[in-house]
Amino acid sequence: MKIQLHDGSIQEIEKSSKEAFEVLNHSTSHLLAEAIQELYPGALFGYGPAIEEGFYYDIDFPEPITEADLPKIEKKMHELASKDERIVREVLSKEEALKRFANNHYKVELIEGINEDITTFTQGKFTDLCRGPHIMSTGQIKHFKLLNLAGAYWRGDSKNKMLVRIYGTSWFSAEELQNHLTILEERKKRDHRILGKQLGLFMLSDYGPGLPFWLPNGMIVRTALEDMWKEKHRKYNYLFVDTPIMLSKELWITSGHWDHYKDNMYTTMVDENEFAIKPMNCPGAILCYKNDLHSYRELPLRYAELGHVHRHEASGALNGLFRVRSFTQDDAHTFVRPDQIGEEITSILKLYDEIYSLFGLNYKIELSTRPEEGYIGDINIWNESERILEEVCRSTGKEFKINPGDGAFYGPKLDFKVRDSMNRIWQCGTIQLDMNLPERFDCFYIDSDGEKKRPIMIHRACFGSIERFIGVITEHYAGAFPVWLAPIQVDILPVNNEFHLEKAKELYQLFKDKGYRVLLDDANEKLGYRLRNAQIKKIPYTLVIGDNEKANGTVTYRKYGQKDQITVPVEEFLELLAKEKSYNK
RNA sequence: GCCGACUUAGCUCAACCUGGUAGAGCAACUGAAUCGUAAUCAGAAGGUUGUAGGUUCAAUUCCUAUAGUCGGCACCA
Repeated sequence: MKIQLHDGSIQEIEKSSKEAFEVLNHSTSHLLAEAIQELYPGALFGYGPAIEEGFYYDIDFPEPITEADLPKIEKKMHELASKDERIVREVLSKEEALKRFANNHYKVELIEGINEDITTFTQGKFTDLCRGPHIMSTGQIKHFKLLNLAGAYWRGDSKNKMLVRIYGTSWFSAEELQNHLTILEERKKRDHRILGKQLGLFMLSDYGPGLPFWLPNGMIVRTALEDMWKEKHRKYNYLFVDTPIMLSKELWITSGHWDHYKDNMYTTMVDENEFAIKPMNCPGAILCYKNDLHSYRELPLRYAELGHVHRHEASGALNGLFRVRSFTQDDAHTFVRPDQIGEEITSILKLYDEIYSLFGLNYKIELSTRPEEGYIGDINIWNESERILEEVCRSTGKEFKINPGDGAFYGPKLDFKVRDSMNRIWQCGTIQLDMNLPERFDCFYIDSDGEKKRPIMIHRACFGSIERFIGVITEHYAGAFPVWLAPIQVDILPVNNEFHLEKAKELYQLFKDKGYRVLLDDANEKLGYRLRNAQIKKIPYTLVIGDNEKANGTVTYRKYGQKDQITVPVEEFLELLAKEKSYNK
C-alpha cells in the first residue's frame, strides 16, 4: 500500500507490516476528528496518535459526551470515509499555521513549540497539524471500532485541563477487526480478578479498599511460591530477617521518607510519639546491618525479607491485585563493596532468571540511568555501575531497553516488566543500587586497611510484590496452575457411590499420605456434573474410579486442558505426579 | 486525586429509558434418581435494590451527596 510521508514523498509498504497498521490507525484518528468536527462544532483537538493496538484522540468537547455517543460518531466516520476524500499535505510557515489554528489554543501551543515549517494534512473540511505518515485517501478506512472513552490530561500533566480521550482500533479487513475484538473478549476471561473470584484465591472488601484478603486457595498458591522463594534464596546465600511493620518517625526522617514519601505513608500515634507503618523495608534492613560491626570479608551481606508494606496509593490507581495498598515485597537488601557490584548483579540476574523461567514468563528488562541533575554519589561508581548493569543485561539475551536519566537520584536501576492479560505492562522485579541510604544511616564496614568504608546497598525484589506476581501468573496460566502451585492437585471421582466409593477413599488417603492436595468428590451427582466442576476449578488431574480401576488396581486420569482419558497402574500415576509435585523438575 | 461508566439474591444477569415496593439461571438447601468424562429431575428457600438525603400519593427506577468497583489519565522518591 502507498503512504505519504512528512516530506511529501510517497512510499510503498507492506500491508502486513507494523508500520502499515500504525499509519492506518493514525489516519483513522484523523477520520474520528473529522467526524467530531461535523457533529460537535467547537470541539478542540489535542493529540491523536496511533498506539500499539489502535489509536486515540484527545478532544476538548463543547458539551459532555458519553460512551452512548460512540455509535453515532462511528456512523459519521463511515459516512465520511465512503466519500473517499484525498488526504492532502500542505506546508505552512509558522506564522501561517498560527493564523490557521488561531481558534485552537492546544494546537497553537504545539505550533509554538516547533521551530520549522509546519506540516498539515487536510481531508474534506478537516485540517490537522500533523507530521503523518498517512494513507492516501480516507476510503481505505473501513474496518474500525471506537472502544472506550477516558479522561486524559492535556500533555500528560495533571495541572492541565483534562480532555476526553476516545480509543479505537482500525484494521485492513473485517476478519482482522473481528479477530482483534475476540482477543479483547478472551483477555477479559483471563482477568485475575475474575479468576480469583472463581477459584477462591482472594477477595476485596469495601471495608478496606486496596487491602486484599487471601482466601484458602490463594494461600496455597502463595505459600508454595514463598517456599520456593525461600529455597532459592537459601541456595544463593541470603540471610532471612523480618522487621517491624511500624517504626518511629525519627527513623523515617533519617531515611528521607518523611520528607519525600509522607503522603503515601500511614501514620499513627504510639503514646506521645508519631509512628509510621512501613512503606518499604529498607530502613529495617539497615538497622539489622548496623546491629553489628562488619568486616570487608563478610560482604556481600544479603538480608532477605518477605516484608509486608502499606502504601496509601491514590484511589484511582487501585487495581485488583496489581495495585494495592497492602502488599508483601519479596525484598532483599544486599550490602556490597564497590568492587563487588558486578559479581552481585550477575548473581541476582541469574537468580531472577531461575525463578522467572519456572513460570515461562516473558519479561523485558529496562535500565534506568543517572538523572542529569540532583543525583548523589560518586560519578565513577555511577558510570561503572551502569556499564556493569548494561553488560550483564545484554548477556541474558532478553528484550532490553535503556531509559536514560530515569534512574532514582540515589542510583541506577533495572526493572523487570511483564504483561497482563489485557496487554498492560506491570513492573515485577527490580534491582536498585543505592548510594544514599548507607550515607544517611552512616553504614560502614572495616576494610582490609583497617579503615571504615561505605558499602553500597542493593535493593532488589524478584516478584516485586507477591500480590502483583500472583495476579500476573494467574492470568499467565489462565487460572490453570501447574501441579506445584495448584490449590487442589488431584480430584477423585467415584463413578457411583455404592460400588466405588470405598476404592476412591482408599486412593484419597494414599495421595493425602504422600502429601498431595487431593479432593474426593462423592457428591450425589452424575459423573459428568462432577467432571465439569473439576474442569471449572481447573484441577490439574481428575481421576475417575469405576469397575475397571477397582478390578485392575489402575486409575483413569484426565489432565486439565486435554480431552483424552489415560488408564495406568496406580504406581505409574504416582510417579507421574511426583515429577510435577515440585517446581524442580 | 482527575474524567467517564457501573453497583439489584452467594455468583452471573433482567426489570430502570417510560415511577405503581423486584425476576431468571447457576450455587447452597430438601427429596428422588446411582449414573464412565463439561450441567438428572422435582420442591422449597433466598432481596431494607451499596449507603444517606431529596422530589413524589408512590422510588430499584428521577435528582443530589457519599462509598466502592471498572476503563483511562496522573501517580508508582
